[in-house]
Amino acid sequence: MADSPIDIRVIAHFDIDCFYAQSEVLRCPSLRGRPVGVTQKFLVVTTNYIARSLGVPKMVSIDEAKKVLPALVLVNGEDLTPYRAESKQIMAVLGRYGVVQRSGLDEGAVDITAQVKARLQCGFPALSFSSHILGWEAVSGEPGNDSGGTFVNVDSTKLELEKISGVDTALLVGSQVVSEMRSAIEKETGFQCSCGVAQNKMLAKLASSLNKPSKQTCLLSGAVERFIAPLPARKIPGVGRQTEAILLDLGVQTITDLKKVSVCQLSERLGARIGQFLYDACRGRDYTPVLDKGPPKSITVEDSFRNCTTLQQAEGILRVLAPDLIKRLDEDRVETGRRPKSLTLKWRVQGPKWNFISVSTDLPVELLSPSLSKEQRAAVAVEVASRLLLRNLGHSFHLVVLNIGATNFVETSTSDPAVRDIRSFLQAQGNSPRKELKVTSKNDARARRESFKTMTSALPAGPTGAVLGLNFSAVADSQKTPDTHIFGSGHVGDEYQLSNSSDEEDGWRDLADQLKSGVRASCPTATNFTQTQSYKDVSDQLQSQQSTDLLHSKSIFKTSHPAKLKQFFVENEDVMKLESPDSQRAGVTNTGGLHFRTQTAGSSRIANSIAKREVVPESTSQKKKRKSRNGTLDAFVIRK
DNA sequence: CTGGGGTCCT
DNA sequence: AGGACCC
Repeated sequence: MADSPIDIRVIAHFDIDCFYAQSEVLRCPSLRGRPVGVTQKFLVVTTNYIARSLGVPKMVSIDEAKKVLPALVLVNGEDLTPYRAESKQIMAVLGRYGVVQRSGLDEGAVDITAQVKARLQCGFPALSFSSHILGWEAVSGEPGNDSGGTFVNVDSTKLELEKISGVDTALLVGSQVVSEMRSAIEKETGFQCSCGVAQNKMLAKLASSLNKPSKQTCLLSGAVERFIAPLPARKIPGVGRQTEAILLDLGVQTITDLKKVSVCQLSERLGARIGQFLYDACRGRDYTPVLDKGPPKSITVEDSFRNCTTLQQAEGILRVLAPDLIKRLDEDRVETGRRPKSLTLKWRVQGPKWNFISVSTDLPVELLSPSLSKEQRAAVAVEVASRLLLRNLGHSFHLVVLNIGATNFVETSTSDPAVRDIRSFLQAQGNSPRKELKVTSKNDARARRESFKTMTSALPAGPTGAVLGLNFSAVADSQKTPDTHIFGSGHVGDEYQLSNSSDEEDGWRDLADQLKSGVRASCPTATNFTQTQSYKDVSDQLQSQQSTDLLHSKSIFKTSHPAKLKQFFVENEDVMKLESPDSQRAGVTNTGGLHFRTQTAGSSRIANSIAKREVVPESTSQKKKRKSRNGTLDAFVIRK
């Protein structure tokens, strides 16, 4: 059954050797050949293999390490930024060979089944790689070595092909693939790694730790049982201290012991899920697929310290952490387009209790607003976190760890990689939206809205920043339908069109249709939509939601859906940030999304600017009519 | 003299 | 919100 070709999987588990230490040596070549340790606070969190050979393991105190090896070179590794960047490079290489499931910065499983199958399509491929292989004797006729596997330089001539099962064939070819992957990683990133090749994630991981550093280990099917049998149950990934203690209580030390316990007994003590998991694991079974978990589900920054007993001290720490968090959230936004909805604060107090206390709250939108500086946004974070601390701890506390982060990421219009790709495409193409932009069914309101978002997302900031103010009231006058929405898009010197409709989404569709049908909009602006409604209502609503940008503008936006409008801004802030020096000179203000005029049309500078752009002020009579209705906005019409 | 992160489950 | 687990 498991040998049916359709069930065969080849999983490779990669583990970068002493990742932080290797990273430091790579970036500072003078460290090469010397014993190196990477420190965080008082701890040497990892050492390179030279240091290990001289008696310094990882996770020892600095004092201890120095005592054992005074020559140990210590590098501070508290800032993970370079490690994150290097990890990303490495994962990208792995990703070329199959789906990658990361775990931490330095590890990952890759499903290389497809690679293997492709190579087996034209018969048994030529092999040439070095590996430790468990179960070697069964495929070669040569004697085997049970402890760490037999080290062999494999070439096809050593194999007794007719003896080899389908699974083992696949694993051997997989080892060839892995050998090439390791070369690619080293060539492209400089990093050496160890790797395990087996039929599933768990076995691959166990195999990968068997031979280090810079070695690969293949676990053939015939060796699985005798390989895992003597291992302590604790070695099973997922069995930690607590589970181990419970198992010991059941008289279980090794995997062999574990095999003798029934699922029922295990489930009784550990719950059905863990019970079943252990039952499978000790038999070498792991059916879980290699899954790309995507971008992180939480982004946090933390620091530990000894002496934090006042709110002022805590704020001092937060002022260090907050800018880091903001920076990482900004990077995440660029990469993924999503935005976090929750802010979390975690801390640990001094004392025997080891655990964290955590609280979360709605993440203030200001934290992500592109119109606020990083410093302003960091200040908001400090403020919120500080209040959270005060509320939960009062004035008397003794913190030793403080962690602030963001979670509950939600997708936005820019989360779709296709959208971001189109945007890059357009930028590369010199701002020319063309047929590549797709418009979906006209009858599906949601699809149209998405389509609009796609369109506007794709619009790059252009050199002239042409702005077509959307003058709802002027055109509405001519239409004699005060509630009409008007949408437009265009560019200086380009053709432009206006459309109106009684529905916002229709308007979006119209814009999308225009772009699709080839209306040349080499630098279209974001458009806007409005509807007549009480200014005060909107103002109040926006104010209550602390939309400082919009209020600051002192201009009027009217919509029957203020919440919707707000939501649109919030979701599209980055898209709407289409702003250029010219647009400012033209008297156009960018308010977190809407381009509109704030000056009276009577200003000659503005008037000239408008005239040059073939955008002319509305007529005095139109203006009067409109002013009698709402009094403030200077509108202008766009004349073809 | 026990980092600075993460995941998932309950 | 906390706990167990992972690196």
